[in-house]
Amino acid sequence: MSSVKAVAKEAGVSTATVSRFLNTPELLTEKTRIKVTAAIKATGYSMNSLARNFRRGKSNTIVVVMPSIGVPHFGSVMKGIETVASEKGFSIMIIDTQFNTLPADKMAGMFFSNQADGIILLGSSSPFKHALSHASSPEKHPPIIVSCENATPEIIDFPSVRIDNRAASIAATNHLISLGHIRVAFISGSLSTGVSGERESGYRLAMNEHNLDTCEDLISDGNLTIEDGRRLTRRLLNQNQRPTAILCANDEMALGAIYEIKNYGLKVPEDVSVIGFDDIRYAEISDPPLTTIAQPGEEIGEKTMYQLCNVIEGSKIDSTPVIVPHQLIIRSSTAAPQTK
Amino acid sequence: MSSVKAVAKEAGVSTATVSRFLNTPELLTEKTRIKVTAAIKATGYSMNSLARNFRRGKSNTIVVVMPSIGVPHFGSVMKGIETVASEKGFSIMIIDTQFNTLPADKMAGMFFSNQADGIILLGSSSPFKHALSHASSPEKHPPIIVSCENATPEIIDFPSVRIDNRAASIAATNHLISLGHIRVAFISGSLSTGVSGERESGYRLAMNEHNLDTCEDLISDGNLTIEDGRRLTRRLLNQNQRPTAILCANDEMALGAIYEIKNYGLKVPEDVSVIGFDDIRYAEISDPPLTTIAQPGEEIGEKTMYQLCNVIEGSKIDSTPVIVPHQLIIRSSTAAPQTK
DNA sequence: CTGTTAGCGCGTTCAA
DNA sequence: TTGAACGCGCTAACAG
Repeated sequence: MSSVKAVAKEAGVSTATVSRFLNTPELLTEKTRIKVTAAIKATGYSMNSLARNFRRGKSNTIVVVMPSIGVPHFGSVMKGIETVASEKGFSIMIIDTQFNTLPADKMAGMFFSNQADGIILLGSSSPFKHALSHASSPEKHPPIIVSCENATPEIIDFPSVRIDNRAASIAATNHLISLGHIRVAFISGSLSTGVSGERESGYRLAMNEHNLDTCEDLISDGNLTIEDGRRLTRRLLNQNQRPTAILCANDEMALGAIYEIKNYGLKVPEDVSVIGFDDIRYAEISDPPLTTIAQPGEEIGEKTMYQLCNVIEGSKIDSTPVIVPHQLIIRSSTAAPQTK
Repeated sequence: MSSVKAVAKEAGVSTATVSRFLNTPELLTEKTRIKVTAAIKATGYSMNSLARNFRRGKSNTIVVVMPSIGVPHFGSVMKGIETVASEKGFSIMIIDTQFNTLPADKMAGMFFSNQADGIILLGSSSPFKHALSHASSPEKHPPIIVSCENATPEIIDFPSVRIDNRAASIAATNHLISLGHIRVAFISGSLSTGVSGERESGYRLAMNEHNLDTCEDLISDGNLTIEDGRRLTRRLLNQNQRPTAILCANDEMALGAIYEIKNYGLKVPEDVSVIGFDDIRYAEISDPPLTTIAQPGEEIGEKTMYQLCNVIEGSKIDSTPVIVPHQLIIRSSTAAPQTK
């Protein structure tokens, strides 16, 4: 309620002095500092950050756009983002796109109205196709960093932090091939776009490399959810020639796949091997424990936020992606195919 | 960049008219509206919401304080919160307390500086003990609603939305007892506080009701994480007299428990029954599928946000908790104890 | 229905 | 080292 003016009056100084006390106390006399300190306490003053943000022209807030809260992998990344954000004094505003069902216009406004000093696109891209073209001048939006997402055309110019999804997918596929699998299926989130597209591409590359078939029966498309993992797996199992291994675009799908395979009366990994992506915390305690590609989530989050801070502070950053290392974690959901 | 002033000049009207166009267009002539629309397009105008928020004295932002992003159950609740928030024009700022490791002072500032129009404490409470007492006058913070958390002393005066945790826990415990279990263990997140405390209390009540033992060996304390579910379960299994059933304070702990029991060479539910809380999406695909208490997460989120809106709009709301229904979902992780 | 005027609370000149 | 004065962009109050 009380403002600098009230504090100034109480302390018998000018508002400018109070302002300086708040921002650059080292410029004040010890004596004035004491007076102002007392006055602040006496009046119960607390900053109106609305006014400060307005005056400074920045919000000290960064916006994270993500497909869904409650996804374990993004939880790890957020932890890293938050660590750095809090260190640098930024608050975090989250926009949950509910797996991209949120209309783009809803967001467009906020990005062009000083509400955010920076934006992180966490596993997201599409919301911006519209928003960016909607703006008259492209200079107007705050800095944007892409995290955990591969370059699709609309975001290719932004700096990004991620693993090498194609290489990771090749490693995963090769692991299955080296175990002796011939019929390897791939189930994916939205094919041919972003992360899933890269992972699919890696899968195809590795399969072709070994002259293995990648006919359309083996490749299917869904969302990165348990539900779709289950649905696509059921379809796979009902085919004439079942795959002996399934590579899933993330762990949630893989966990759904394992459930359906067992439910179908088959065994993992004896009848069908399953491999996922992300190494979420549920992967290790799955039955059988899930073989997967681990990503350093927190590290990705931290690097993303550091990148963003750099851009906000004015550094020019080229848009070459920052690649962090992935790691194939071999557990028990993969094994050599059963010889019939 | 361009402001209402520029638009006003371009359109040949006053800034007030531009402002009205933005906020109450129905008060304007069709003709003026057209002129202003054109001018806005011509100048590439976009609102400075920092200025608007400042002028209006509100941020149109609500803050959600939660223990961790990436927890499935809170994800559901957030979905409900977001639905209503977006409908009402609020942005959401999230503070992740990393399971309460975040120092309270870090947050205190923002709650007393107009940065938030309202606050939701989602499964959280403690951060405020300090923050509230720290403020000179208790009137100064924005409205607060508690979601998914039982009244601990420091937050008992705030309105809240949740299930009846004690009744739910009684239902879960009775389910085990009716199956014939005598030695039922309870593993918990931070005992004797909030949700876990209520759940423990329900457990004790049900056990006592049936004259069953609840000695200290059977009750253990941890965080609501997979890790602690595993750790506490291992301890339980190594006791002389093993429990035949374990009631866990949430599903993550329960999933960890199941893993450890199987890992120990025992079977679920034949040797040990396990029951959880929340019905997160991983519960259904667990092996065996997890018996649990389901909470209507989205509904809780929606009701919480509606409550908050009401308070923000000035309604007096009493602090009687809004109780939403829970439901015992019986799957396959519970069964009668094996007769030896 | 529209224009004029004033000021939200702060940070930043410029002088003293 | 401190104070006086101004203005950020917007909206509210009051006239017209």
